[in-house]
Amino acid sequence: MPNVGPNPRKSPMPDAPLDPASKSMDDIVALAKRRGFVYPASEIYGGLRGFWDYGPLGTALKNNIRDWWWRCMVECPPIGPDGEPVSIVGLDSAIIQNPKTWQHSGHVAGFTDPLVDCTETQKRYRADHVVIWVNEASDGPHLAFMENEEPNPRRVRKFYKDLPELKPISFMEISDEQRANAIGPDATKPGSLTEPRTFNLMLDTFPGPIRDEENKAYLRPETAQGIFLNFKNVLDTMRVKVPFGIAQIGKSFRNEVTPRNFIFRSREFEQMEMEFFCPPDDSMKWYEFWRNERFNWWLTLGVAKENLTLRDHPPDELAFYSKATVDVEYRYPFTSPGFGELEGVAHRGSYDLTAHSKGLEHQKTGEINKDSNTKLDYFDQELQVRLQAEGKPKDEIKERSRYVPHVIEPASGLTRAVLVLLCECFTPTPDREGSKYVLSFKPKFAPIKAGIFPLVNKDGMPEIGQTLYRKLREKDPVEYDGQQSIGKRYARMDEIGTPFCFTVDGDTATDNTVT
RNA sequence: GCGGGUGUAGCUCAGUGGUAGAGCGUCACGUUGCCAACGUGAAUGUCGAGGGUUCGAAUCCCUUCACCCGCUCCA
Repeated sequence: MPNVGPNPRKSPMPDAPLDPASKSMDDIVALAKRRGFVYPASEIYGGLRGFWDYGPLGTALKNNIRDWWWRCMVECPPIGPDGEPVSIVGLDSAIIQNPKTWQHSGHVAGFTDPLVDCTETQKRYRADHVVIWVNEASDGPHLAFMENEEPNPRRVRKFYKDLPELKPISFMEISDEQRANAIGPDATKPGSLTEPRTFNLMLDTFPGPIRDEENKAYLRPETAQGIFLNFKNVLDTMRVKVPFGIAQIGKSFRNEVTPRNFIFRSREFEQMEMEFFCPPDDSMKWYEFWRNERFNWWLTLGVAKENLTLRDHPPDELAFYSKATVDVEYRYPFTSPGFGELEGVAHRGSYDLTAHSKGLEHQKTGEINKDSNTKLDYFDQELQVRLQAEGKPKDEIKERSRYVPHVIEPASGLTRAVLVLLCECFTPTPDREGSKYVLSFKPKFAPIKAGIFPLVNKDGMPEIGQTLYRKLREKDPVEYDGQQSIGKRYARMDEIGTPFCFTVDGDTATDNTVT
């Protein structure tokens, strides 16, 4: 193999990381498309909102990030806070599961809201929170108020001379005629309220030949539930002991109201999620551990520290079952100087395993789960032995040794990670000769690891270059390019984030060096 | 879903009722001595889509789709 000689190339990279606000999202989207990273899905038919296709280089970038996450989580997880290697196993569950999964997880109830729009004020209300006070003595108008709100006499007098007898009816139950004469809570004219529309954040589908409600199933809105459903299977087959984790990477689907900001919020996206099961007493220790661990993981992608932040959820923002949640956030060009979500690390308590457990009370609805045949809990033999050694009473040992593990969930978006690297590595170089934009991936994540060029296509340079290329391609994705000028080839590689270029020059044949 | 804006070649755009254009990029051949060189040539368009007005529509009208900004929602 030739030696690498002195590099006359000027580094395109600035000394300090650029403020993301100085990068144009339009430029990034254009580069992503022009160079084969991300295309609009079904573009030749006009595209489809919220869906994107990953091109050859985008797929490579995505796979490289995915593989690194899998390596750091499943194949070679970190050393835990107790000094022991953390144990995490992998899983790949189905996208479509028994729909009861989503009833008990809370997604069917929590993700379905009937909404009503007011065409006069452009406001939107939860339809089941709007009450129409119907004047039964006449055809209207009927005034709408929010529930928990008494009809305000001053507002009523604007429409009636006297204060008439009014009867409250939920907006969900009024007739079309009454709705046509209803005045929205903040409106002045009747007829501005639309029909209530139910909006479910889950996309549905119908496995089997019959399309009816009974056969309705959902595309998973998160990969996490597939992990909870297989908790017992993994426990019974993999010789794992609490604490341990189950990790999964895969597609999820959400019928977002407004897909926005390139691939930041799309309706089909890819998640990298890990559910870490631990004894309830140790849960905060593990939460703190993963909180720091996950933040540091993003630094290993080459993201500048100043563009990342940890945002702890204030109590009023926490899900009711969560003891603590923190978001890893990135300073996207479209959020800068603020930050936008990248990964959530949530302490989910025993919520999910309890929700799917036979005969256990659902922490939200209080209903007993009669659909599940399995109790998702854990018998901690080590704890039993320890309590015995401490001489605890038998009843206490029995009670404490069997428990529903608590869960720490680091959940990040793989497709968001792609976006973060595209944004972070995108560097405008307007004053530079050559490429006007540069992508600066760490070699590990670069789709193409090296370019091999003959300086010119004569004097045996192409032949030496081809030999080198054939050697390198056995191990890594590399490209040979002898077209056009050398500057153009460098520029093309700068734009797709190729970290290394080897140029065979006039000296290679004699002194075995390349540039 | 609502309000505002934008859709013409891979990209950036010109084209206001009369033959579909430019620059860059891509490809081929020639040339080449280290940062998007040069020469010659070539390919590339449902003018976002559908309908209407008109002798004639990229251009005017209606509808629709996608994208961008704001609201709402969210990994």
